[in-house]
Amino acid sequence: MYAPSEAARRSGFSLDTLRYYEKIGLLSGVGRTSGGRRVFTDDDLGWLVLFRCLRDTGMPIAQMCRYAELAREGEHTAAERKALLEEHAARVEEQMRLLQRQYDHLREKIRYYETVTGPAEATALP
Amino acid sequence: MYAPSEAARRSGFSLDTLRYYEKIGLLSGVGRTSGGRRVFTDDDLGWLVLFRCLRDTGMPIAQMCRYAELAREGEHTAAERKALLEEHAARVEEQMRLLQRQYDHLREKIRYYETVTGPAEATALP
DNA sequence: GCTTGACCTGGAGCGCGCTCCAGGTTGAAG
DNA sequence: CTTCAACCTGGAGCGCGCTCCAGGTCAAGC
Repeated sequence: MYAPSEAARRSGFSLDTLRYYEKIGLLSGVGRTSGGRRVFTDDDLGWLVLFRCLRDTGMPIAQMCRYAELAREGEHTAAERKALLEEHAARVEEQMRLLQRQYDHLREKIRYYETVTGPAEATALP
Repeated sequence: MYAPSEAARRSGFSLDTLRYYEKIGLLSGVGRTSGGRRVFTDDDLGWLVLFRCLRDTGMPIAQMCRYAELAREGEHTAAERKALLEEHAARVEEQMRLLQRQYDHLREKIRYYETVTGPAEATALP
């Protein structure tokens, strides 16, 4: 059982983001105290950790909603959920390859500056 | 010398984006035909390739503008430009580490689905 | 009992990076 | 000479993912 601020701290999402996720139905069934305050369970935290993972890897919120919805529908959607994650993982792999490639370009550019940063340089560059 | 559509094709930016980059001063000194149409040189293309690299690695446009401005100021800013790229490269490294870590989580999640996707499954998951 | 800070809701607003549109011009091909 | 696709400009609009705000409620500590 975690207070909102604690849930925020542990998940790395802001309070506003937690409320937002609930509002759009991404996070559902979050409990309340008698006074109306949110109470996050370990289960909720598990979801938040997953969302953190998916967001950090660039999944759009709409797709996370789809996943969450499937999970709510029950176990018979497990295969579809798995497929969704696998497709995403493939996109992430592509993303990692691109990032690596462009990182290498960047490093080469920097290396180029190193050859040029003696006295008597000469270039207008990109 | 490239027509706008050719420059777009080669750089991977849309025509609108090329115009936008010029409008905000990121790309400057793009030539025109007598009739007012853009003409991109190999130099311009070089810039676009660099911008592609920086965008793909997540640099904000404001920072690319800063870089371009420095380059326009002349060779005496080379050290500062290099520093800018190095700081960016460091951020990219961090980004790659995070991406890798979350990708591993994702893979583990998928592997978990594999253990569960026999008959007689049992989980409400995240 | 009172204070104070964490929390609530509904809804507006924002920053980014484009993207689209209207209305007009250009220029190569037929 | 006509056509038509590619291009021009200025400016509005958009999709995303939050973030902020007003105005109020709750509850732990003194």
